[in-house]
Amino acid sequence: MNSAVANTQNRVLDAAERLFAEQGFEGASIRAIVDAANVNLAAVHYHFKSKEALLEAVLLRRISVINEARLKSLDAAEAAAAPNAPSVEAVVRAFIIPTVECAQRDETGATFVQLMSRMFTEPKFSMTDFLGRKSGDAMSRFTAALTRALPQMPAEVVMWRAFFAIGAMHHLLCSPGKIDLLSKGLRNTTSDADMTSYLIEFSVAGICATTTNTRTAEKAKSKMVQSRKHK
Amino acid sequence: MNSAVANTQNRVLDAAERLFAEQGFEGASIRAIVDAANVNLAAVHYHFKSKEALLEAVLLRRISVINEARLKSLDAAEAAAAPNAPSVEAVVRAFIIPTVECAQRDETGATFVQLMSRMFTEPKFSMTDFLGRKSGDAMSRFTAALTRALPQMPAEVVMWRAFFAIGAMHHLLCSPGKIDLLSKGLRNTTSDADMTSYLIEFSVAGICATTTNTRTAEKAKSKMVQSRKHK
DNA sequence: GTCTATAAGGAGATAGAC
DNA sequence: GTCTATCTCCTTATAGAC
Repeated sequence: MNSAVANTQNRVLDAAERLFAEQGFEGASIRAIVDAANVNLAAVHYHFKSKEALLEAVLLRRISVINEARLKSLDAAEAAAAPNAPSVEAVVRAFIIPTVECAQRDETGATFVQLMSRMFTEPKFSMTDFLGRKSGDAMSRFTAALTRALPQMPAEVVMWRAFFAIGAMHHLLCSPGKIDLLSKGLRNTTSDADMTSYLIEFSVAGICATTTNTRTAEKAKSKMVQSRKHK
Repeated sequence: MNSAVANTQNRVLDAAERLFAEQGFEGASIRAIVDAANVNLAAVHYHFKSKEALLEAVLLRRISVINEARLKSLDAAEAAAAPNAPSVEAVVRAFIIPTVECAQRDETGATFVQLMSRMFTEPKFSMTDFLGRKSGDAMSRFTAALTRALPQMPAEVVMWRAFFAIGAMHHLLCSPGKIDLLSKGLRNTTSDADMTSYLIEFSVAGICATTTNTRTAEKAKSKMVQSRKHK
């Protein structure tokens, strides 16, 4: 087999992953990437066609691994809870832990997750579209599981809360040292395991919050009335 | 007075605000900004010295307004609750609402908040450093208020939860349409007022979560023991 | 598959006329 | 304060030799 090809491609992917994460899509030039990868400038266009296609290749290489781990964990939670629905915490853990573990496993993993978080806000690239194309099915599994775990909660509220939890996760994983805004050095004194616990605690409590808001409560009430009618 | 000067400066600031938000710092060129502002290329360097200084000027123009509103609201909450500490919800509302209101007031406000959220993950610019320099005092007021509202909670846990809440807020405000990842069109069917309620509900519940985690509970316990010793 | 060479254009910054 | 002109450097992308 032509291992030289795979080597060149992987060296480019590794370098692009790091530089896109560190400097952003616009900030990292193809020239910087080929320098870091020790390959020729033209190799990128030969193997990946364009800079944006290279970015998608970088993302695709690892995102499928994370989604597989998420779904495997969700499958296990659903099997363990059967015939009932798994708890919100079980669903949240199944979603969050594979990402956080990837970020905490080694520097490469941290870099990749940082890149993912960054790309959510990156100009000229729609991470939403990308994930919809590549992870749409996994996302549907999780929103369905959350909705089942919270039968009295309006689906709209469930979606927004899941959305907020994802925001909290990406805020944590996107930029090391950002917590220093609140308290200098806090990140350095909190272990990875504690950070993960804090994130899960926060997310589960936020998702399960009792609806004190009038609008939310009204929607929950009308949903209960509807579900009673259907019985 | 030389209103022509102010006009040029403000036209540049307006155009830069929009283009930085839409295309990012790297993605928006000075040339595109001067075209949109209908001013000369050299005007930017004359008035703002460099591209990065222009970005800081754009951020500074509005961030002080938001922080003033935040602190005014926090002052009012503290006065109303005196001599007790204001509730977590009051503190969270004082922090979140001025930002969300800015984002929902008009398109300019939305653009600016989008820019702020974006800059948290922007390469080659440390929003953390910037806010530390420009909003450090306001941040300290809020972390102190939260710590007072949650006397049994370890300060470390309070900080992390506040951090997560900020992440949820920025995830919401940074990129219109991102929610569509979870449910197509959800953003379009949820009113701004409902989104704000959902965000505050989620954040307050997350911050106030009972500590089920072993480590967190241990830290809370040792803090309670310490506070008893001090009495 | 990999390389050199080059096309074709855009970037930030500045000097100096007006 | 505003303009033109320009310096210097970098960008993505591709054609064609090897």
